Order: sequence, then C-alpha cells, then structure tokens
Amino acid sequence: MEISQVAKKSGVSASTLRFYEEKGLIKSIGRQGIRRVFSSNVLERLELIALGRAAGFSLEEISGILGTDAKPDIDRALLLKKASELDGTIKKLEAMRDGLQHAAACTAPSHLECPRFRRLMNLAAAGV
Amino acid sequence: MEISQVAKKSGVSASTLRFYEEKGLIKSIGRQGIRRVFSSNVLERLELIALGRAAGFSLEEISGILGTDAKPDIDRALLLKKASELDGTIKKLEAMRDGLQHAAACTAPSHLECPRFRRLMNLAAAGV
DNA sequence: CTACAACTTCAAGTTAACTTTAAGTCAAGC
DNA sequence: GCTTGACTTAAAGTTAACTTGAAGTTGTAG
Repeated sequence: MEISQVAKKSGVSASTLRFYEEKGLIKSIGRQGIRRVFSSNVLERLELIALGRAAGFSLEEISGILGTDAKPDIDRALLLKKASELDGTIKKLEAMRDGLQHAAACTAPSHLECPRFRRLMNLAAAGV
Repeated sequence: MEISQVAKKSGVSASTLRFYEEKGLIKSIGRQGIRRVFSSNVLERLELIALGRAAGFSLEEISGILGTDAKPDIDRALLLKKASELDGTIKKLEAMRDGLQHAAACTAPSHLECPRFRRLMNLAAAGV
C-alpha cells in the first residue's frame, strides 16, 4: 500500500506516518521508486499505537511495549508493569467518572461541598 | 499559606501554581505585601486538577468541569458528557490492560500473532 | 511526452503544559 | 541598616507529538 492508502484506512495522516517511521514505531516494507510501500500489517500496529496513546502512554513507552527494530524482543516484566499501571489508572478513572456523574445530579451548591463527591474524589486521589 | 507551603503539601511546584493561577484554575485569597496567600481549599482543588490530568483531560477541559472565576457555574450536561467519555476510555483501558497481561503470559512469537491478544485489542480498538 | 497530483526530504513552525531565567521586592535576623 | 532568602513579574526556553512549507521527484492520465 502507498502512504495515502494507509492514511485513509487508518485515519493517521501521512505526515504522522512518516513521523512514526522515523521514530521506529512502524516500518515500510520497501520503496517503489522514491515512495514508501507498506504492508497491511501496519494497520494493526497503528491501532495498537492509537490504543497506547489513548491509554496515556508516550510514543517512547509504546515503542518499549511493542518493540522496534532496535528492540524487537518483548519484556514480559515490562508488560506486567504497564498493565498494573494501567489498572491503577483505571481505578482512578472509575472514581472520577462516578464523581462526575454524581456531581451532575447533585444539588449541593458546589462539588467541593458535596460529601459524596468529596469521598469519590478522595478515593480517586488515593489511587484506589 | 504561602506558595511554598502549598507546593510542599500538594507536590505541585510553585511555578506551576503561578501558572495555574494565571489560567484561572486556582485562586489565591489575597496578598501579604507582594506575596500570594492561599487558603487550604486550594489543596483539594489541586487534587481534582491532578485527577483530571490523570484522566486525560486538558487544563482547559478541567477548568470547564471545575469552573473558574470566569465561568463559575457547572454545566451538568457537560459533566455527564465527560463522564461518558471517561467511561469509553475506561473500557478501552480495560481491554488494553487485559491484552498486556495476556501478552506477558503468551507464548506466541509475537503479540500480533496471538489470536487472543488480537481479539482483546480489537475489542479495545472498537471502543467497547 | 508532458502535465500534474501524489509522493519525497529536511527544516521550521505549532500547541500544551510547564520550567527557567533575569531583574527586582520585601520581611526577618544579625 | 544591611544582608539574605523566599518571594514577585515578564519573557524566553523546553519537550512531546505532530504539522506545515519549500523545493525537488515520479507514476500515470491524456
């Protein structure tokens, strides 16, 4: 596939694809003349990258997780560490979500004055 | 409290506190001479800001959620919208976490070749 | 075979969220 | 009353993650 097809199918812009390739996050399988050629595998990889971004990982962390040319082997301990980090984040987000939902329904004059909201936020802040 | 005490208690640097004040995210209750004076309320507010950041909200979104001087009233519909955005994020992160955990245990030569990993990632990518 | 749209590189620009720096202010201890 | 250290402002610098621009190359439709 040409870069524009990858861009279209993945929703990732061509400039970003070049940028990601430069960073080693994705690879083109070769060139036709001067133009990059990608295999369709790259689409899956791009989804994983997007997921990682949505999960709050930096591109560098993602390349650590997915492996690059420079570092193709996966570090299982790292994966577990990342999974547990994610789990902590999820817990916080759940408390935050519940807090927001409650705040929307709550009649207290301000969020900070509502004991339930404060409890939820404390939960979230505590990391549990 | 002086800015350094707020910094110490909150873990947020003094320069960031000034920056947040400039953005309207926090307020000092006045000055003693030239120095800002904060009430201890600011600590709670800083926790909420930190939570929002951890949840992936921008400072601008957070000020929309928490309200600023410029916009002190809360928009309940916005809160619910943010809560539901968060819920979507959480679902993705859960799939991602499970994917990472599985990948750490999986014996397939690469994540992308493991059907279970791919299924989990597809789940995550699908937004569910 | 020529025009042109889509590619290429490399450098510079952009935005968010801070941090750093320079130059100045002030309360407190000696 | 002078030094010192924590504050002040305003402006410039930093980093990540891209995007944009300029200048050149190429496959393909006419």
